Amino acid sequence: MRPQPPIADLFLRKLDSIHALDDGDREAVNGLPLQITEIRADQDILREGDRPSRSCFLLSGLACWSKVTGNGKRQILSFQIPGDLPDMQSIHLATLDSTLTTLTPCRVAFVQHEPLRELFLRRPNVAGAFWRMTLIDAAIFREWVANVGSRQAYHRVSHLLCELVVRYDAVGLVSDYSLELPVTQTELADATGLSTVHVNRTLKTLRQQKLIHWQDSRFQVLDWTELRLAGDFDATYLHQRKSSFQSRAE
Amino acid sequence: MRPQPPIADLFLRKLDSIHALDDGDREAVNGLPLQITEIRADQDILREGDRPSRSCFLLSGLACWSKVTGNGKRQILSFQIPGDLPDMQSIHLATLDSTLTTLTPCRVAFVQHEPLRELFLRRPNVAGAFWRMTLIDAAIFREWVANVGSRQAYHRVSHLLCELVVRYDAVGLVSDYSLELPVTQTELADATGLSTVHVNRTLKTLRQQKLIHWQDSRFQVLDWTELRLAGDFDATYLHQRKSSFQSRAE
DNA sequence: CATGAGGACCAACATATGTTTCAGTATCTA
DNA sequence: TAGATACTGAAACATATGTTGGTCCTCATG
Repeated sequence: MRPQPPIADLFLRKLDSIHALDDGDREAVNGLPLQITEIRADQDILREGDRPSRSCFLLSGLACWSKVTGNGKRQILSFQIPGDLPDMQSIHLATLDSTLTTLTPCRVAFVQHEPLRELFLRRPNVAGAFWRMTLIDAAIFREWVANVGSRQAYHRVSHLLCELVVRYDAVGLVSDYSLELPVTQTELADATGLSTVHVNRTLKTLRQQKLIHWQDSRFQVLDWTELRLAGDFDATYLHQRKSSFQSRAE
Repeated sequence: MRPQPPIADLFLRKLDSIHALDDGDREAVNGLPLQITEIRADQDILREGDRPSRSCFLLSGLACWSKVTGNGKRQILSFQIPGDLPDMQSIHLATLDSTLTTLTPCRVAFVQHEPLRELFLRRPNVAGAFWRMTLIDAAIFREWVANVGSRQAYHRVSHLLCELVVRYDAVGLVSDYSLELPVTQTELADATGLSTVHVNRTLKTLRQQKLIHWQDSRFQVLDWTELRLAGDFDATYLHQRKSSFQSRAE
């Protein structure tokens, strides 16, 4: 038995990295009643059109938000990695406008909206922290609009890879520029708005140029400086309070 | 002298359309000290990298958020129309990750962060309303990722036009499917990630198919049903409480 | 009145990316 | 062990969209 259960631990570490909390805040967050569930890979956690009465928190595994457009193409809107709080939005927006799907087996903690709302009333500072998280999500969406809308395939794919590395690093899941990245080329294609074939071509180039090494879901950056350049990547938009990777400000 | 100055009027109407407010909330919002400014067309209101100490509110005119990527292309991330609160994000994210520019002359109201923060502490319900607005912004960004990432030019442009019509309608600026839309084809191109030439081709088609009429910044939808179909458009993601245009839910 | 700038429009051509198709491997399961 | 399935890899070809370089307006502004 630990003094602090590991769930709340990751939760708090993440929140704290986003927004300074005092002890009272921490304790209040710790008191939230969580319901922990294991979910298999390729399952929808939440579907477009749902009206959830709880939010969720990703403890482990990889998930993504997506939409399917009229032509049947699936667009991945963002990846959710451990420590993320995928659907805070549902506390203020009744109807979900996209679908949250697991890409690998996931451990998910659910929190009912009610205790959450109550917490926000009691602890405006905690509410601020959660608000800030949703604003960072929005910043990431903005960057994705720019990425998908105005970068060519090579730069676009590189950019996405940079983002994933920096975000995984922020939760301590990168060591020696290497991480577990269980993303298929099809998923990369859906996220970048490219075809799988073209993603494959692009990765081939990145491999040949010795910028990355990627085998069996083990992903390694061989040349961060060059990959960052290739991705036209500046981490400012992730609004991290501290990062081992360079960014212009904050 | 009116009992309620027109600024706060638009402000409140917008907030109210987003989230129910009581009289106390309304009065508190009304008490916010605003600084009103006229800004010429094609001026940056806020620049990427800025660390503003106030938020702003668009009273009239058209503005847009944009980023410039490494290849020099400008990507428009969203259009801001009268009634919008473009940069609520700056209250929680110190450094701006994109640039807000006027596309036409604009009337802008600035509010210092301090009184705003104070208001949020006193009136959690108002904070909730503002939070909800930023979540709707995020929902729009998500839809743009999908639009730019997975729709072909014809559908993409149509979708954007649908969004603009519905949003302008929500603030009462559409009558008889017709509105003032001072957007150039270059700006449309920057927003959709297409070239101006291709936007021009696409508009030509839409005109020939008698879906739209567009002349001298007067834009009219001739066939809403068909335009909506062409744009693969479902207004759910705008999360409006009521709308004269169809959407699946809410 | 002349001039220049910006915007809409268009044709011809160039190319980044999509589509189709197939092969090789690993993994899982019956 | 066989068979199905998923993923990577790649060649050949197709096409949506970009680029270049114009014309013709309109509207400021000297």
